[in-house]
Amino acid sequence: MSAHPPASEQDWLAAYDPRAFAPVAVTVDVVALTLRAGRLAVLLVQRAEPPFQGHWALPGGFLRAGRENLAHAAARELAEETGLQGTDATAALDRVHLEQLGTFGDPDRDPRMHVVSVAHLAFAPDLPAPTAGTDAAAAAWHPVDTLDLPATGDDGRTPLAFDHAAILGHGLDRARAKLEYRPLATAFLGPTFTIPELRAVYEAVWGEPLHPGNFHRKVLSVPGFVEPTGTTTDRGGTRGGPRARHYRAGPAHLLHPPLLRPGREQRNP
Amino acid sequence: MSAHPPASEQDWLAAYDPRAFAPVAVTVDVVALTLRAGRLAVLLVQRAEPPFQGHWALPGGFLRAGRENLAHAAARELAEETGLQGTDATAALDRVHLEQLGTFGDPDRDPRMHVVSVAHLAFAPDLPAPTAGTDAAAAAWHPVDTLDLPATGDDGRTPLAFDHAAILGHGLDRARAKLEYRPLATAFLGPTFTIPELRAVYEAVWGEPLHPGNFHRKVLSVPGFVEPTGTTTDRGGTRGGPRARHYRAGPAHLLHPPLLRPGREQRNP
DNA sequence: TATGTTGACCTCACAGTGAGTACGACCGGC
DNA sequence: GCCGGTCGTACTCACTGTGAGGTCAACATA
Repeated sequence: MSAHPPASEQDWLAAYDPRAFAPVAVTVDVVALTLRAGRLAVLLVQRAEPPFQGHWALPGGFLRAGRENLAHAAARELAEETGLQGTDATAALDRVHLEQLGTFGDPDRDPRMHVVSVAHLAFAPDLPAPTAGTDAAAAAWHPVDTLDLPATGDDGRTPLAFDHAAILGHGLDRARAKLEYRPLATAFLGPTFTIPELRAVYEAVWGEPLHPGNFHRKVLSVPGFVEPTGTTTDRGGTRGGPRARHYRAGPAHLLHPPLLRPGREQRNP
Repeated sequence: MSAHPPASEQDWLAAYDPRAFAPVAVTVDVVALTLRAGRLAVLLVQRAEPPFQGHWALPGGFLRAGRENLAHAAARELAEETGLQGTDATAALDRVHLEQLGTFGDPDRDPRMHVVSVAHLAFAPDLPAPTAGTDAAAAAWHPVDTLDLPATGDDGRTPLAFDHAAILGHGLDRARAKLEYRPLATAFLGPTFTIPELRAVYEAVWGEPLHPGNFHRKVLSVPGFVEPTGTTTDRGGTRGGPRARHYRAGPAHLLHPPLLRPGREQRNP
């Protein structure tokens, strides 16, 4: 068969079994975000093999053809590369929110061949430190503010492998936007939490302080966002203050009205 | 090589050239929306070959491995299956907004093999009637309100091929939501338009009438959405009324404040 | 006990909205 | 040429949600 059939032969291509001519691989990558010590962090693995040996990369791997769908592949890769595969770890992973982020398929994004990567976005509560998988030299949570995106690599640090810096940038944008109208911030917290803890999630993801009083009012005014448990914290904050009430996530899937980020009206690109 | 390597061998898989073991195909499908006679319509092609022979399907085809990225493949498929490949047609296609919608990769969504489809969404001005490609029996714009999604096929009509009904549903949801905060409605219109024409786009996509006065006020209050050309229509509407002013699309990429759909606050799933 | 911090709640001014009204240009029909 | 109806544009009004700030009492630390 011809290596470069002319443009008019797309019907010819479609009539044949693509496994005979289409050297395309499909991988799944995961932008897994969590809160570590009050800072937004992303899970990265250090590549043990070429290409990009020694570089940090998003966890991911090849889709198992014919045996799993994309969401399952993403969940499997996340479990494998965090080392969270025990019974209690499975319970922790059940609390993870996982959604598709986008698909990246430039022909030269992988030097080996044409690899189409379906990126996913995961919001996780504070997971234990990851253990490196067999094809990785290390795995760790990295605070995103020290990655200094999108200029990663310009100041001497090793840049992320492949186009993973761009994928991570998309994931952060999506996470910041999605917190406005979906109750996903609770996915970063335990089963119960306080309003100030919820506010800390928003401040960490958005990277700016929020007005405590207004945030409190808005969260409680959204129907189904949080519901009180009736209990409070055992003691006040480390620097004083009254005890905070406990809440749990409510049944809402959509925040109405949304919690909008401050100061996003004056810039129009 | 083993047809079913055990779960612990993912590193083994990653170390090998996937073209030797991964029977996965990547296709690109397009949900192309336009306005025909004031109604929202989607481009469908009738399949000439099995599987789903005779069924209507979204236009799409295989990604040309190593020679194009996903956006290029989507634009190529759209051009091919609309028969718009001439010079003036290229100009018409330049006005089309194209974006990635999502990727669908269930192992059994195609009976032949595991096919991962990267769906795209296109907003087009009133394009000419399409001509069927070589692998299609027919191609036509179908008003979406007669498709009766997602129950397509229940009332005797032939259902869409593969999981294309679900993909189309996602596309319509995305289009309706995106019109709120992106100036994409102008992509359905010509280079200049009137405010009532723009309102007709929103009413057709959202499927409900809008308050003319409030819509007018809101469109003009969004900086960079539209800018006046200084001219007006040659005459009033067919049933009377004054001449409407002409506008063209402004430089804004984001609508601030957004144009929100009415009546979306009382239902929380 | 003294002092500073903080969660919960409140007030006030203002921007944006839905609903309705007003006006006059314009159409078709008589 | 007149007339009734249509419709683009503009305005008013009441209401909602917001940002900014204040108040108070519970609480920690010294």
